[in-house]
Amino acid sequence: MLELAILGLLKERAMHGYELRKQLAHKLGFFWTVSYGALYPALRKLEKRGAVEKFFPGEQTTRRKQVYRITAAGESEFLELLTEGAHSTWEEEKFPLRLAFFRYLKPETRLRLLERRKSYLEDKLDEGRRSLTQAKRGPTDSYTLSLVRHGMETTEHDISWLDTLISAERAALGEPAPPAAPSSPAEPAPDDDRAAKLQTSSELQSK
Amino acid sequence: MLELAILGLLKERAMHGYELRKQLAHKLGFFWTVSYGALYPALRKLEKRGAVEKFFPGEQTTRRKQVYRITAAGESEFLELLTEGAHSTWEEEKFPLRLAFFRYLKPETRLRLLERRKSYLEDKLDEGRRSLTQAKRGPTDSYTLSLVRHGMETTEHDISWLDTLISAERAALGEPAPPAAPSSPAEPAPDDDRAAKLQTSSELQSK
DNA sequence: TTCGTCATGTAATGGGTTACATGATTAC
DNA sequence: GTAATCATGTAACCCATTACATGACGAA
Repeated sequence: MLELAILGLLKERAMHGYELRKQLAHKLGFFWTVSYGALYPALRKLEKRGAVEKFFPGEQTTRRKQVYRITAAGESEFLELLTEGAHSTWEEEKFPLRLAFFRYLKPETRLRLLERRKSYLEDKLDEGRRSLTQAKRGPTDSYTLSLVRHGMETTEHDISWLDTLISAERAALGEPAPPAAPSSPAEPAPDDDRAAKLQTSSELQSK
Repeated sequence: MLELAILGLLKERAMHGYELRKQLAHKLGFFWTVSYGALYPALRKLEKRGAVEKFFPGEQTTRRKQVYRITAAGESEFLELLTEGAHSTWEEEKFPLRLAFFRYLKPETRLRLLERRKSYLEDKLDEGRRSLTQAKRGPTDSYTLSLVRHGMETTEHDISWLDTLISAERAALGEPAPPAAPSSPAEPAPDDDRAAKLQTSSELQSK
């Protein structure tokens, strides 16, 4: 998580730790911020591993401004962190961070990740449905119920957002592939923006 | 977080670890699940602290079914975990878990927590606005932009959900206090059965 | 010269997960 | 008698936070 963020930011330009944190704070601060207590150790761990290196090895008598830049090894590690990764808790938690670096990926890879994410969210929705139907037996707590319902609404909103991202990627690939209209694949209609499925409960499901 | 969940579940009835996890999984599994590697150590930590105790100290030659129940000290610790707690990351992260135990709180306390949460989310929205206005300078990454926008929509949705919860609590307190309609505040409606806490005893709160 | 912010770092702690090990019970 | 699931536990690790310490630098 942290390492992905560091590598991604250093990919744009070399920076020192303090600056990294500020960049992170006002680019992705809405989702996430790191403390220095995690940042500096992570930087040196990456350095020892050869993923980043000091930019100015010149002598700072005091320890000011350790500027780091990403190495070739770091670049490939970055791509791994961005695309691989078992599912587990963190891997799905860090999806927003991944998306923030999507511009570094090929459209096909983006599509794959978006659909993996969507299927994860659909599983989560199923979990919610089970929770609700099973709540009908037994004494029902209204707060828990409201909680689950709201969580499911949020998840549905997430899914429809993913759908717009997915169809945007499909369009960029030249394949509109709308689910209900197997018309001629050529000719993307000129006035057809917002073309794809927008809101909740899309019918089709791969898997 | 885990301790709050354990105490809250044991408040309903005595259980052993395995059962605790299953309860958690299908009541709040939509949000959260624990691994046994965290659960069992937490249980014994709570036992050493005196917050829970074995229900059947009878001799199990093997180690089967360590049934625990909550103690008086555990009850008061539960209320602390539920209501106190600095803001920080976890404290705001565990809001759903708190809400799941709202029925154990007085309406005034619920209101206080809901409004604390709302103000936190509003701060987060501000953070998002800053992020957006400041993204207008500099090269704008469309993915990051979409990310922040969607995050803000979600947060707004959360806030309006909180608003319904808040006004439900206000109604239960006899104070409708709508911001635009200062109608007569008296008269708690006699057929108002929902929005009242359901079952599960003990509403009192010390401290 | 003092205060704010830049800048780097460490130690202790928190709050979990993964993987593994062990064995008892139940269902077939 | 064997497989699934019940049931408890440990060891190693992961990824971060909080609190603290240190000191340089610029501006008022």
